[in-house]
Amino acid sequence: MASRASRPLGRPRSERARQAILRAALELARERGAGALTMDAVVRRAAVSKETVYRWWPSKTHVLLEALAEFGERAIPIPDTGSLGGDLRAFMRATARALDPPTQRVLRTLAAEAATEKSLAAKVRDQFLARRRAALGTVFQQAVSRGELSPERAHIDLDLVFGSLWYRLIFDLGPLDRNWADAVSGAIAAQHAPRS
Amino acid sequence: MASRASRPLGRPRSERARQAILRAALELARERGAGALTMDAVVRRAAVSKETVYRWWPSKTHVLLEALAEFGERAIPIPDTGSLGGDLRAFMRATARALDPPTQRVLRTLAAEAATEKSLAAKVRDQFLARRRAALGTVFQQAVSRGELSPERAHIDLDLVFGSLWYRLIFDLGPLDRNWADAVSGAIAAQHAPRS
Amino acid sequence: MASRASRPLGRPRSERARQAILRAALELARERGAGALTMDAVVRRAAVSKETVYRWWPSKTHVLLEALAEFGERAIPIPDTGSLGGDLRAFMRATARALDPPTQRVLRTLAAEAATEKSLAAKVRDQFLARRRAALGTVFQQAVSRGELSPERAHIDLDLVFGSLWYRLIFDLGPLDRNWADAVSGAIAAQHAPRS
Amino acid sequence: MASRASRPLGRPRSERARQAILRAALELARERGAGALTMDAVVRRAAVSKETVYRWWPSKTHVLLEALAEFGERAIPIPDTGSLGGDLRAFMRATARALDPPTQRVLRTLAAEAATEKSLAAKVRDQFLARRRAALGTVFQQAVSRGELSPERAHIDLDLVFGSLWYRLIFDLGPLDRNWADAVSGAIAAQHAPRS
DNA sequence: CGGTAAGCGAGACGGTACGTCTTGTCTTATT
DNA sequence: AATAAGACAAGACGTACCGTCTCGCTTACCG
Repeated sequence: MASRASRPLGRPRSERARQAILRAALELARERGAGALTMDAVVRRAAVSKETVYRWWPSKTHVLLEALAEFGERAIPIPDTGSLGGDLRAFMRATARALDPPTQRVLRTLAAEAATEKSLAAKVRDQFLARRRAALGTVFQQAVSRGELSPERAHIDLDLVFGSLWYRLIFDLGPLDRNWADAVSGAIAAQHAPRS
Repeated sequence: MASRASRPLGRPRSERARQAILRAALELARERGAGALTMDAVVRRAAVSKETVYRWWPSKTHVLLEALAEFGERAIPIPDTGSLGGDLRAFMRATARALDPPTQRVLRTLAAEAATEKSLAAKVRDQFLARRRAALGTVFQQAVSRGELSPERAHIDLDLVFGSLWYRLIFDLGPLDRNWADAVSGAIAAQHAPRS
Repeated sequence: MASRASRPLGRPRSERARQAILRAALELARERGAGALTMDAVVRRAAVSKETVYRWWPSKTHVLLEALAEFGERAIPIPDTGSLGGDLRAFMRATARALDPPTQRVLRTLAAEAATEKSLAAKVRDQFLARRRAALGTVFQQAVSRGELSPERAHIDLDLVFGSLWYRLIFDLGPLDRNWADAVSGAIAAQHAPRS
Repeated sequence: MASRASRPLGRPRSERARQAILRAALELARERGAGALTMDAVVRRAAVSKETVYRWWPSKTHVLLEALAEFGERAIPIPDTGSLGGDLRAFMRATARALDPPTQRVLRTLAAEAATEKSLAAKVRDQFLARRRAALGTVFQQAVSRGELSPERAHIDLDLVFGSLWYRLIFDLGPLDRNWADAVSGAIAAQHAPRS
């Protein structure tokens, strides 16, 4: 009989190389932004061969996405203050706090990739945006349960909230700070304010 | 008497070359998107020397922006239906109609450039986004005049509306069609619906 | 035990590319002369990437010199007729025979490079001229052994002989044919003719 | 009747521009050598328009040759010491004295041009080399008159003498100093030494 | 004195080569 | 089988010169 759990033949994949690559990609994106995230730079910093990168990831976008899943996931806690307005403001303030300049550079890098090619857009959407949307979706779901919000509105509101974030980020339209967080949550919550 | 209009010395700039370059850049962006808009490709298609392009524009982004100002200006008419909801829906539907696939490719190209470098973001913001924001701003201004909308809300609503557009566009989150137009305008207008 | 011969790491240099580059450079110089020997032309004809050329040779002069060492080495046989006059005439006639138009174009190309930059002059001197000087030097050495020639004269005579060759070649002063070969060898040998 | 000397119509050629161009070309060749003598550089330094240069000279070689005729002509005096050996040594020493580094750079520039294109070689030959050859030719002629030298030898000796000069110069084979001058004149004179 | 004609500066233009950079593939020996 | 090392083809980058061109202005003469 064969080996117990069908362990693959040959040299096993190097965990050290994998981590070095992910770390290098994330660092480069954080430190210097979209223009500096090149495969050559990743390979250089990770002290790894190009072949190894291309064997496991088809493009730098894939590397960066996995790096974010590995290291970057500072999950935003889902608040429960009892009202949509309160939950939303708490969520947005937490989001704004997370958006320090290195993080902004990473997000801009992702956006540049996504804008360049639809297939990369799909990857970013499914492997990165989805998580953020799910978190905010939960907040909206709580509001639906409380009867504050109709289900059909929740979906478009996701676009409005995250859209304003990316729009300001990509085109450098203004700070993504506490004021911005409050303004956006105020505007969204106003749609659903109880009529007197 | 002074000289008439101080015509600059030397051979005058070739209008033919200028147009060929702008047209080539816009065509390439429309046909094949961000990845195919290279200086070499522009030069090839415009049958122009590289020197001539770099003499007048520092980067392809600048070329594309001028091309849009030259050819792409399909101004969206500013509607006046008497209510914010009506105006907004009309504006968004017209916007959706304008967003055919070639136009979407151009916008994604702009977004890719803007996301890569802040200085390009500034250019895109000031020379392209500004006009669109001004148009929608006028719609909101009319609503302010009618007492339907507070001035401070108008500004954040601009971000929400355009943000949702670019967000869906860049990350390929769904069609930018009439349904989308109605959903967004409905959501925004709901914030300002008269309380009973 | 140590490694066998310390074979360098990585993909080995492509012999095919190397030969194609050298061949292309030599052909271009032979066919069309100094003006046509450009890196772009070499790259085009060799169907090779620019990177590959610049990885191994810092300039076209270096390429051409290696090409000559690889393919162009039609060594001129060192004659031994028993007298300086006879040896010299034989050597010069063989040299004249070798100087067909393509070869002349190659030599003019080398001269153009050498005249442009001292560092290139040094390369040409050490990697190309040296061999020719050594050959004629041997002829003179034989004469010294026979007592026909003083050692100190041999050195300056090298300059006189090759100088007249390059001088005529570069400035297109006349054919480098059998007559020329006989005239030069006659003049040089006359210096050393036994006094009656 | 027509005008007296058939003065051409239109604005007369600017002597100031002509001199500025010639001076700029010569200076650049003297200061920085072959690589730096570009039409653009000449035009820049002469504060003159390209058109003006190309109107009067078809190439930089032509400019440089005329510049040498205008400014550079330090004629080497033709000595008459009573013997070929003496005359030749005097001539060569004067030549060596004239070959300071800037002058060497100019000559290398001429050689680079001549080696690149036969038509330029012809120009250099007829408009520059000819004068030098004529001067040395006169020295040899004197020797022929004195019966020291056969006429048919004079021609090939010209090549040997000047050839050694250019050969050493182009390929940077050694100094062109008094020692060299004496060695060459000694070797040439030895051919014609009276047999005992 | 006004007209005619060439020279001139300024500088834009199409073209081509330069040398560098990045991408994604490949070919080795080693582990 | 995975790795490191690194060569390779492809092709874009931005710069530099080349030689040509198109202007408006200047400087002569000529009638």
